[in-house]
Amino acid sequence: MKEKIDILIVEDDIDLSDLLASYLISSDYTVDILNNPLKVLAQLEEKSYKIILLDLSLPKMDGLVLCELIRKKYTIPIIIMSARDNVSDKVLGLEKGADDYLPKPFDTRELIARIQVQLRRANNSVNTNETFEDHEFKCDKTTMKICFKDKPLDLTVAEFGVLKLFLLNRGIVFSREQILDSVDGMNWSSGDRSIDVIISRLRTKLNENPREPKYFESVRGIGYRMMQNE
Amino acid sequence: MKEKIDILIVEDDIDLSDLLASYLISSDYTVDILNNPLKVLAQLEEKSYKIILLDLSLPKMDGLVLCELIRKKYTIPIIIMSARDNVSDKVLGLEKGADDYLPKPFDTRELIARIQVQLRRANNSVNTNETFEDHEFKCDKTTMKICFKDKPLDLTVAEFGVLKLFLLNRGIVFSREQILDSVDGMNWSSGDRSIDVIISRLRTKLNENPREPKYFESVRGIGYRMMQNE
DNA sequence: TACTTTTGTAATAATATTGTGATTAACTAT
DNA sequence: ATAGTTAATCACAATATTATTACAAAAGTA
Repeated sequence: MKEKIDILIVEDDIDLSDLLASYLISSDYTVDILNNPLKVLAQLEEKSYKIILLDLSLPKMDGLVLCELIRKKYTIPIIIMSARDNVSDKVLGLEKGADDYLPKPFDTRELIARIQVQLRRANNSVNTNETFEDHEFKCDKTTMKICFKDKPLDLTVAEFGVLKLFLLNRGIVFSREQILDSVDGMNWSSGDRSIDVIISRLRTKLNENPREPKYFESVRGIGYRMMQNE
Repeated sequence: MKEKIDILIVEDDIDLSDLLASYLISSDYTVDILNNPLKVLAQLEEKSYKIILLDLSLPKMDGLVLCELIRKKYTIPIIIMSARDNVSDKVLGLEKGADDYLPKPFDTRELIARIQVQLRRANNSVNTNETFEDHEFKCDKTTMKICFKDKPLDLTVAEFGVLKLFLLNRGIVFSREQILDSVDGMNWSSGDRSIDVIISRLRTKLNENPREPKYFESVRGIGYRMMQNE
């Protein structure tokens, strides 16, 4: 079973986005459509897309600004689709982090081809982005390693996933169910107690005494939170 | 002193290529120009460029064929510049391995911007350099040989490709799919397990015991990583 | 074509990780 | 203080993944 490829369309013109979406779906992609720039940023936190198709004329925020904001946080390929077809717009768009700039109107076959170029490239690219660092922890997704006090931790996938989740969301309480759902390498149907075990194993590796936790705080009846020590 | 970026222009029209070259040189690139497709392939063996600007109308060989040949052997970014401006040509070009397709005539500012996009991406990309050397390994692409502890290893193409990929990208975790995609000499459609077999064979040739790996570390559920021993 | 080499597949043996259940410790509320 | 509830830990079982082997298929050569 081949996994479908998720595309996010950011487009104000509903007719156009619907048309586009149905075309992409028939080419075996899965598609979400948004027209609100602020929602785009929220949505990118929620779900990970393989590529973004970005129209420049949006309500509330200029498409270029959005493009720049996305690029600051993510390496996801962005293709700008815009009616603005002069050189300086193109140059600007590409400089703001877009990977391609396709003037409207375009032939959908060309769009598909350009999408495929981006996917081909992305497949061979090292995602330097999802890396995280603070005083004690250094987490790099490409190497799948987390360093703790400058020493690499020897973690299993499940442990890596849980620690990463907490590092990237310090202070937030996660229920055991949420953890199970959002961590790769954990069986979604496992019992709640398995989380406790993972946490316990992580605590051992971090030399943490659960009675005076520095990192993982258990939230009785709910789950765990990673403490924010500065 | 910042190193200049080498660009190869493949273009039949001397006036145009000269104009382009002078513009690029003034933007601080270094440029070589060729118009003979066969010489291009030879030249790529000689010198490593950061990007190729490829015109499609060439003597002796169709530009698309050349594009395909280059792509089979190299991952270098290719931008097609062509007077053929219909959708099917574009699609074909992109499918044959080009990374961008810029219809003539174009504004040089746009070309520069698109070149920069390609360079930006190439920077985040899997390292595919030709030669590599450290204490234990010495890799030379032209002879397709890798020496290990000063003795040449006897490797097959697939083994060579995998070992080279890992040597040039130490510490980075590659999924089996990524390996399959980015190694020449491996069938893209092979099953995941074929990677395991290659790794196993490499380990034998490096006298590695998988239980205490010095080189290839398996990352459970994902793929492999080559360890960074100093 | 026939021969050689390489690559991929499938089976199974070896191994590591993860989950479970029991037990003990800690906490909460009455 | 005590009963009841929840968390922590341990050891082991269940599960999933990797390693290896032998063989078949494919590719390359003479």
